[in-house]
Amino acid sequence: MLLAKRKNSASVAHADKGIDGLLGKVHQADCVEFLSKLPEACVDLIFADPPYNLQLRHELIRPNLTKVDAVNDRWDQFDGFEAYDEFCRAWLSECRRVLKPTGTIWVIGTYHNIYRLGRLLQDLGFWILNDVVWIKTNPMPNFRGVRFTNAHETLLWAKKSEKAKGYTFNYAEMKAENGGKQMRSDWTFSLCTGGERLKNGDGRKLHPTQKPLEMVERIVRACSKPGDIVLDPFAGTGTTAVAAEKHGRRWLAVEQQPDYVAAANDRLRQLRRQTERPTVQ
Amino acid sequence: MLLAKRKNSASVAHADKGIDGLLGKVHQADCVEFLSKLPEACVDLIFADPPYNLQLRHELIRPNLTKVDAVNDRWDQFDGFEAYDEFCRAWLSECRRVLKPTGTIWVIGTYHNIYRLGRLLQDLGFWILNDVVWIKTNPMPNFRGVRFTNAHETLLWAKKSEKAKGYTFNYAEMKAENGGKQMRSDWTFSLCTGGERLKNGDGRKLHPTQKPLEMVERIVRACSKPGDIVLDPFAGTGTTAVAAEKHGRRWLAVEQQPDYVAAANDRLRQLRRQTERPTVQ
DNA sequence: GTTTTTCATGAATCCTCGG
DNA sequence: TCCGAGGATTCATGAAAAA
Repeated sequence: MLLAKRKNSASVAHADKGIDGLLGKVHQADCVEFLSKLPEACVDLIFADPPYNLQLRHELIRPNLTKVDAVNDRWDQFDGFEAYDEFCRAWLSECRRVLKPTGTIWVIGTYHNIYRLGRLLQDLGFWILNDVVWIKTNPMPNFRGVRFTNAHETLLWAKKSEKAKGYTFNYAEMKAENGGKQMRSDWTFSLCTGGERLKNGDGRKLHPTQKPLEMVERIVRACSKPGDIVLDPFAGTGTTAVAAEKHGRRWLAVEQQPDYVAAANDRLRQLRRQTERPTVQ
Repeated sequence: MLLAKRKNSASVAHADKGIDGLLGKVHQADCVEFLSKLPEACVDLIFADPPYNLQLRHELIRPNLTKVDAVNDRWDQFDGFEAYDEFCRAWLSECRRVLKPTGTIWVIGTYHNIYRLGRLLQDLGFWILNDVVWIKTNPMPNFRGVRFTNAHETLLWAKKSEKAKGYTFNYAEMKAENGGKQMRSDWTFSLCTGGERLKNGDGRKLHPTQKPLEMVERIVRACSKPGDIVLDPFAGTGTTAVAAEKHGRRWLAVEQQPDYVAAANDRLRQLRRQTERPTVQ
C-alpha cells in the first residue's frame, strides 16, 4: 500500500536521498503522507501543534450579544474520539520513526485532546520528560460563568523511548533565562496578538490558533543545537520555522492548507530580508 | 463473584439501605469493593487522589549526597501501564456509577498518570469541564539539571456525561475569592508542609503525598453545597474529609491502609474537638 | 500632539426550564 | 427531543476613535 502510494505520488521519492533538499521550506502536503517518505531517524526536534478536536456544539454569545469567532474550520472536525485517536496514532507513529534516538518531540493541546495525545505518546513508546503549562496572561473569559476561566494550554515533551540517551537540554541557557533559577514547568506568555499576529486582506486573523513565537523559540533553544534539524508536521503560519531560522537551526515543515503555506512562506521571506538588511535606524 | 464476595464480606451489605450509616467515617477497605456496594447515584462530589504509578527506577541523590525520600510504597507499584489502566478503569467506573447525574468528579495526578486518567474519563463517558493546574510555589528542584523543574500537578474536573445538567459551580464565591475576577484554571498553592503535614512517631512525614488542605477546600466550596455528600475513594490522611467537614458537607471516605485510616480518624477527632471548643484566646 | 474612551477579540467542549 | 422564553453573564490588550 505505502509502496504503491510512493510510486504513484507526484512528489519526488526522497526516502533514500536524505532530506537536505527538503530543508528550509514549508511543504504543502498531507502530514502523514509526507512523513512516510522521509528516512528514519533524520530529525532532532519535532514541534507539533495538531488540530485540537474542540467539539464545539453551539454558538457562544458574549454578554454584549456579539458572537465568539470560534474555531470551526474543517480541519478541526473529527468523527468522535476514535477517529481523532486514529489520526493521531498515524502522525505520531511517523514522527517517532523520523525522530533520531537522541531527538525529542513537543506536542501542544488543551483538555479536549491533550489526554489522548499524552496517553498515545506513552503507548507508542515515547517517554515523557516533562509536561509544561502555558499560562496565558490574557485568556478569553468564561462568559457564562459556569466553569473556571480556561487560562492555560499544555505542552508535552518526550524522548523517543525510555532507554533513549543523549537528548539535548540546554539547562544553563534556560536557567539564565529564568533569572538564575531552574526553568520551571509553568511558562507565562500572552496570546499571540498585535503585530505578531498574521492578518489576511480583511485585517482579520489569518489562522485561528497562531502560537506565540517567543514560546516556540524557548523550545527550540532549550532542546536543540545550532545546525540541528527541526520538524513541524502542522506548520500553520510557520511559527516553528521562524523560531528555528532565527536561532540557526535547519528545519522542514509540512502544512496541508495552501493559504497557510503561502502565508508562512511570505513570513519567512520577510524574516530573511530583515536578517540580511537590518532595520534602518 | 462480586455477589459471593458481598455475602462473605464482614462489612454490612448496605446496597439497598442508603448510605446514611456510612457517612462521617473513613472506612478501611479496598476502594473498588467498597464502592461496588454503594447504591447508584448517591454522591454529589468525588475527589480522587489515586496512586500516581510513578515508575521510579533508581534512587535519586541530592547534590549534597543525601537521598531523596521518594514515593516507593507498595501501593504505587503497578505492572506497567496496562495494569494501571485496568485498575483505574475499575475505580473510575464505580465512581461514575455512584455519582449523581448532577454531581462532578475531581481527579489529581502528574504526567506519569494524568494522561491515562484523562483519556479514561473521556472513554468512560465523563465530560471534562476544566483541567486545572496546581502551580507549586516550592517544588522540588530537578537535581540533575536534565529536565525542567516539575513545578505543577494537574487536576481534572468532569461531570457524569456530556448531557448531564445541573452540576454545582459556585461561581460568585470563586470570583470573590479571586479578588473580584473569575477564578482561573491555574491555582497557586505551596506544598503541604509545616504543622499541616501529618507526622508519625519518628517525626517523619506520615504520607508521601499529603495534599494542601486549602486546595481541597477550594474544590469542596466551588463544587458542592452545604449538606451535599462528598466521597473520597483514596482518602489517605483524610484531607478531603477535613475539608468537607469544615464546610458543612457530609462525606464518606475509603482508604486501604490501616495506618492512614487511623491517622485520618485522629485528625478528624481533633478537628471536631476544635470545632466544639474553639481555641482559648 | 496628547490623553481618554470606546470597541473589538482571543483553541470555548459556556444555561435552565417548561411545553 | 426540540424549541422558545427568561435571565444571568467577561478579562486583558491593542487599535481606533474621540476629546
